[in-house]
Amino acid sequence: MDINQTANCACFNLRKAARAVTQSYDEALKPIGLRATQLSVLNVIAIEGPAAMSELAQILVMDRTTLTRNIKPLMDKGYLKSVTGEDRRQRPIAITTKGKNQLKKALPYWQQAQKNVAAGLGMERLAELLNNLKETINLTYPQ
Amino acid sequence: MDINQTANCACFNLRKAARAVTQSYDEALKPIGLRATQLSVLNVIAIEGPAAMSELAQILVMDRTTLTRNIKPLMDKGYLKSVTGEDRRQRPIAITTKGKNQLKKALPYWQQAQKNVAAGLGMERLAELLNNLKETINLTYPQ
DNA sequence: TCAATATAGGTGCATATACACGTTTATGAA
DNA sequence: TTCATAAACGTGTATATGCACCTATATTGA
Repeated sequence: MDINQTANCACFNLRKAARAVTQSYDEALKPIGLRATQLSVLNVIAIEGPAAMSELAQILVMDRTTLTRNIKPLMDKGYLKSVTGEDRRQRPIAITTKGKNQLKKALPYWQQAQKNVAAGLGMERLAELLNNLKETINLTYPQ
Repeated sequence: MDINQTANCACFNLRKAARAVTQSYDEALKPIGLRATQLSVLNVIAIEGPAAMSELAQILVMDRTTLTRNIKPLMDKGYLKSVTGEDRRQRPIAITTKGKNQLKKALPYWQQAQKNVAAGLGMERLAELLNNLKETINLTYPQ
């Protein structure tokens, strides 16, 4: 593999694969009215929250201001809420009961999407891909 | 690796890695005023063009309407132009001389970004990642 | 021939992404 | 204490993404 061939651009191929897989997950999640990104955000806040915006953004490897916009539709639907913290500069975000229920409802649809990828790639290859992705993420954003 | 752990979501990890790597490439491409996506689009059209929107979109694994918007800033800068084809429904896109020059100028910056990832992951791992990404893309969008 | 259908493409809308910049609150040094 | 600095967050702007819907042109069958 010639690394200098533009067809082997890491960024281009990552973005292409992200587009393709996101389509697949979005399709699978359609019945419950959540996008793939929204499910990710909801899930992280369910596990880590209530937590400050900046902290959540770091966990999500997402710009702080991107998270602000991504949280909005989830607030509007009542899945997330803003709570008060010690530091009055912070606007910690927490999941609501409605959000938890929605997450529970979404799980089987997510599992189906995940199973589809696993079936296509094979378990071994999927595990390899996930390891390489995590390694890639840690390159730029070492936790 | 437990595939049912939400932390192992293929979509979430792909998007996270895409965000991280795009940041790195965008930073490297800053001196020439191109974003990573713009360079990809410009490059594909340089190689495949002049070609119809739908054909380019398929190659890029990108929605046709997304490509329409992505082409706009490149048209505005004079790197791409609309040409006429046999079929009057088509609006084939071609690269301009200015676009070709910009692409040539961009190459070393792209190479540096690519080298950074290769240095971090190691050549073997990068090749493995690229193979897995291409396999993943072909799952959903078999060419 | 010509009307039905299919294909190519654009636009409105909503979300996703991040940089630059401004505001509010906390911290720390004089 | 008080003022400079730092930290947390939101908003404006531009690009990135794709679905729903529309228009224009080509194709096809009666």
